[in-house]
Amino acid sequence: MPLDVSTQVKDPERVRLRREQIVQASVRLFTEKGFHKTTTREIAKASGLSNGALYEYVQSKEDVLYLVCRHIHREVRNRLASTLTEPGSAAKRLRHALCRFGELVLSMQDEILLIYQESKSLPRLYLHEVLSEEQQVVAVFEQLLREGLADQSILVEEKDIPVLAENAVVMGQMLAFRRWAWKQKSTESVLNTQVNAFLASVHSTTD
Amino acid sequence: MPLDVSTQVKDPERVRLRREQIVQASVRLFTEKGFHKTTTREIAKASGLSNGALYEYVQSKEDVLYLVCRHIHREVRNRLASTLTEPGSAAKRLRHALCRFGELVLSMQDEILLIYQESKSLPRLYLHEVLSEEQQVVAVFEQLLREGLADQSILVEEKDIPVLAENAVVMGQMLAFRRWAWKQKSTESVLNTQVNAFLASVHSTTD
DNA sequence: TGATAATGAGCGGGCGCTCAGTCGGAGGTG
DNA sequence: CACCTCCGACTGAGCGCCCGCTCATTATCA
Repeated sequence: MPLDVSTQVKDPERVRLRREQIVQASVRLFTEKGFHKTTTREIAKASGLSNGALYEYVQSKEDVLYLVCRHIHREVRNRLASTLTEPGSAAKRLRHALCRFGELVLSMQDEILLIYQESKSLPRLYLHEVLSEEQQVVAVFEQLLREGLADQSILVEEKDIPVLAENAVVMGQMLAFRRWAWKQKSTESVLNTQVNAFLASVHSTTD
Repeated sequence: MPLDVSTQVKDPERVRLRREQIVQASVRLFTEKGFHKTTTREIAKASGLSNGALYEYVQSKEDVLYLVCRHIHREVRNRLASTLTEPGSAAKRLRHALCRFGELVLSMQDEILLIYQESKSLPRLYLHEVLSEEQQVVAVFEQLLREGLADQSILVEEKDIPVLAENAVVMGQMLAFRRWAWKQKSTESVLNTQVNAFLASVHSTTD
């Protein structure tokens, strides 16, 4: 249940359109310079709006950050959900989901990094919402792990599952926020290492 | 080779002392409100100095952030180094180092989080230095993994070691930067899960 | 008494945000 | 059709504030 961001403009379609411009421009600016060093004037200009018009669609600079985070999470969730329709054993599906999640992270490196670095600047309410959206991603892997436990294709203790699911997500996200550390390696080979490491950590039995 | 931060004050002992005050106060402030929302006036006041005096020991606000990061890394490195004197097989020493690193992270949660969230605000030169200090921590685990490979107490491919060492560090740091995700669990039990998960991921043979 | 350290009011500038005013077009009227 | 009215969207100069940093001045010592 995403939070509402209030606006002065009546036409909802126009709001959608303008906010799309705002988000698109802001992702670029925040990625390049960070949230704090980007001015609202820059946001307005890059969105093709005047200073005043920007504030017709948003009540504060933090609103913009929230719109950006929500947009990114929405895309992650949509793309992740589309990978869960595969058949096969839980371990197979887990591997598949890990690979896809990794590719997803790689193709959205800047955006993932952005959320990691800037979400702490969100007001409390917005922050909670963003974190709970993140937990929905974690929940996907929790679910897969539980199914693996059920069909015995992975071997872990039930009580460890929340932590292990978190590991799956973070190990994927590392492809974005630690990319500087292995610049000489190909990204696919790192992804492969990560997937295998995670599967080994849950004693998956299909390698 | 830590970078010099320039000062107007001649007496080195006095510089050391005052900067200790500055770092101590800043760690608290940055932890509570973040780097950007902390003003230099607050830093000066909390350090027991005047606005002007602060700038006798530092040339910019970013200098303060660098001093803070350097201080934290120094403590991490010192405490980690003191855990490496144990005897035994590589796998045993690896497990030991992971546990100690985890405890270290738990006891410095705020500081670790601080580096994660704020180091991106450092000027390029400082940032590189901080990142390379981080790599020294990673190098400790690389070393242990290589020794494990040599005495066959772990089973991985040489080419994966850099990535796996990075995993070890990040899985430890998760205790700090994902603490909100498992608030109901005891920290020791999470630590245990993490250590076991990592050892399994490198097929360690001493469990 | 001279060098060094500390003071704190204040400068310059930039920032988030506002608001009096303009524009344009949908709709009403004769 | 010409004309007028009205209202929602948009403009951009500018307000008020605060922040990083400085420097003329004062205090403190050897």
